[in-house]
Amino acid sequence: MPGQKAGEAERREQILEAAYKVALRRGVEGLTVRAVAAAAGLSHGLVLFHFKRKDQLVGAVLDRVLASTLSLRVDQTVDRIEDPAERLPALLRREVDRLTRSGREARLFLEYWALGARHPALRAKIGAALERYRAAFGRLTEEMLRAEPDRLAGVTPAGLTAVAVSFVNGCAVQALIDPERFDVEEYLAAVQGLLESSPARAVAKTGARSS
Amino acid sequence: MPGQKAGEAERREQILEAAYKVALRRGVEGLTVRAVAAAAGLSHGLVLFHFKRKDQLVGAVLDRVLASTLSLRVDQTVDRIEDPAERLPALLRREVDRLTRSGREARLFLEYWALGARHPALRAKIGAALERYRAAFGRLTEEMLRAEPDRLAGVTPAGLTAVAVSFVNGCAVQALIDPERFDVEEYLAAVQGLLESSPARAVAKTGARSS
DNA sequence: CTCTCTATTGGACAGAAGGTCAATAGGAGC
DNA sequence: GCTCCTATTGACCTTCTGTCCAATAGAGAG
Repeated sequence: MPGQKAGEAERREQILEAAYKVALRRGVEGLTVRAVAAAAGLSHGLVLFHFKRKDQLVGAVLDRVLASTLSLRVDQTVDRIEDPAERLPALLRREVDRLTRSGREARLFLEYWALGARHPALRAKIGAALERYRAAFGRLTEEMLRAEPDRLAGVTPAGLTAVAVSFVNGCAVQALIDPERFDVEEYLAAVQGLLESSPARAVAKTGARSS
Repeated sequence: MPGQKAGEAERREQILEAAYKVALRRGVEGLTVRAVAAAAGLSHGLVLFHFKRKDQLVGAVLDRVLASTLSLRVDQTVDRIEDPAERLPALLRREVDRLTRSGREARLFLEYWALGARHPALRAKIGAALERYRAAFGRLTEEMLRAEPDRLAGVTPAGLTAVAVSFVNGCAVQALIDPERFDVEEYLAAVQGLLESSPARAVAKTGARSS
């Protein structure tokens, strides 16, 4: 009764794709071997033939989740901004937009994060991705602090980076739990205000704009 | 074969207490009717006699979790600080300390938050608690913005409140996933720096201290 | 065409889960 | 002491899970 055969790589990819879809729709809780098999149009036995244990499947799906939610690619439109103190808020806005727009991915990401708190294997993956994410942010925060050493005295690049991650993270998480009461624009305005709070800066900026 | 009887209220309390302990140790996933019954030294049938469905038990435990993690009581030591711009960072520090110290509670809280993204009943509870939490913060942020209307122009109280919640939330969440790489003190310093970033403020503060 | 290898299937199994329910005993009221 | 109510128990059911595995068919090598 076996069906059509396929190469190792393609089958794995097919199963993973199905698993990712299932996880998006039904959550990690609904990510069962049988559900994945059904979504892929395969038998559940085959899923366990390619992924020896369920953990491996869950872990592989996490890789996808991290790639789509916790990977930072600094866009050209952001990178072209010359003022370091404006570049960071711009990037934050981009990230917040991205995450709040893709609610299902963010929701799944949060589920995995919670799961990671209990499962070391998952935690390690998330931790590694988080470090890469911070590193990508770190470039911008360092430049920003170097550009104005006197303002934000005592603030380290690592500290500011962690706060920036909190901005993104915290926004996505709050927007997830009560989408109607949470105003993203208001939130972003507050973030921007904090990052550019020096009166001198604000004046210079509005002056440049009005000219 | 029935055992000792007890009043409705006491039994419920006993079961809830056991359920909370189980959830802290084994997570929401491990919060099963039978595990709770075992922890309470009762039969699983009795647990379902007092909580008709498992959802009700899970919901009741959530109330405890929210009370212990997402409730803000502004301490006297914080409330006595006269400068509004110093009060907020002080409160943030307090909250961050509290959450990072009680890791198990924070972990459980995060699990529930993720669960809330899929279950409307839980989401409603978290949303309500979050609103109360924000309201308690809101008092301080309003005073802070009113004290210095020129600085942080365009920042609304609600926006700043949401950001403050992100500070706390984001810190706890990051500390949860990689406790060794995340430096809480560095993080708090960055937050404080952002909130007091005006050079005039910094000078005034150190001046006042040295005098 | 035949042989061999293995990807594939589907059945079987054990365990754990939530939920139901008849039987029973603890305890209050009389 | 008797009665009645109900809190309590434990057996039972169904469903769903991960995991194992014997049987089978697809496909490439010879």
